[in-house]
Amino acid sequence: MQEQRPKRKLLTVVGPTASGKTKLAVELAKSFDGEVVSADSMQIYRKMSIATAKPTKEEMEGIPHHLVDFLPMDASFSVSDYVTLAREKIGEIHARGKLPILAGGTGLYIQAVTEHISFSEEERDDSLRERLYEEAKADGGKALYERLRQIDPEAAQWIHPNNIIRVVRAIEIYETTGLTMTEQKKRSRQRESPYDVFLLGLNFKDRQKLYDRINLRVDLMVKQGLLEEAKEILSCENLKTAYNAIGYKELAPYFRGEASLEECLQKMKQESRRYAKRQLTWFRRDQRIHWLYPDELGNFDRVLQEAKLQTERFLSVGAESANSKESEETR
RNA sequence: GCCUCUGUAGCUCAGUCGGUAGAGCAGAGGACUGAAAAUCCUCGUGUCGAUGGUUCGAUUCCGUCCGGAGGCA
Repeated sequence: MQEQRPKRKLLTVVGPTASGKTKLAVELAKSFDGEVVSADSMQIYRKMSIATAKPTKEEMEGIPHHLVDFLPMDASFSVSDYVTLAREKIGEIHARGKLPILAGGTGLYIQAVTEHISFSEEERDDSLRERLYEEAKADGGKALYERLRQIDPEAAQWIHPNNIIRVVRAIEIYETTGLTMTEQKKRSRQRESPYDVFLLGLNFKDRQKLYDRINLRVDLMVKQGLLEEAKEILSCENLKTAYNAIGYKELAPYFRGEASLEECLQKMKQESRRYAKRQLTWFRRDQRIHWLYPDELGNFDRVLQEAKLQTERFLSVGAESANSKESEETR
């Protein structure tokens, strides 16, 4: 029989790009003696700072930020790597007696940590992937999809045949672990979360307000030296995950002399808007999120005030008695 | 002033030999468990510039007016 421990509190701040997560997380950390654990798939990379809107030293206001700015650009990285590191950091913060604040816009990362999803030991198999993609080239992935239907009909039901990345991954899971993706997903949720999670979400009632902020921020990035940064990043040869970041590939045509700067910046803004929209569809389905709307509340101070109120409430419940079954920080 | 072209979805435009219309882009909604800032799916009614006429019926033909572009003076 395991010793019963109360679940540890984990505050989480989510929202689309440019909604103000960074600022809110820092303010909450200041008020509640917290440290920030970033949940952003691009801010993890060194040197990619301006385009990813990585918080600056000044913006951090002395609050420790984890999982930001620590990976070389040519490193590959994945959710499973992220979860391992994030749990480690959260555990350390708890050990210090502080409040971990998970903040970021990468929905998958947030989900994996807050819902405590465990990933199997098996790493991905790049050569297998390559082979499968090669196969897919012949007929647009039809044969692969057919194969997936044979081995995991349930997964085939929700994975669209055109979504080759997913089809390949599902087959890869089966080939490397002998388990279907469906079975794997089931197993990934067997461990109960050690965290007592509270999620705050930032969004705007008026979508245009968010888009205006995004557009404005891109212009600001240019003033901060986006072009120089992009030139450097683009000159790096084997970018992997990092190449997906918005802000570099969009500027490539400009550096090649194939498009005007204005055109490229328009493109970058548009990609950022679409990204924000995708983030929103991801987060909107998460019923746990308590949404705050800056444009409804009027100004950031009101948002902060409301966020603090809700956080206080969250921190006080169960503080005296919590009876959760089991609790493990990491692993 | 005259002549020519033009006015159709937020934008760029196609089209209807007269039976009230469709693409691209923008935008919206959705999916999501090892690349996730990625990847993928779905969604197009708009006084067809205004107004008269011809017609069973006009966005389509004709007249007039208004807006835009160009040409000639």
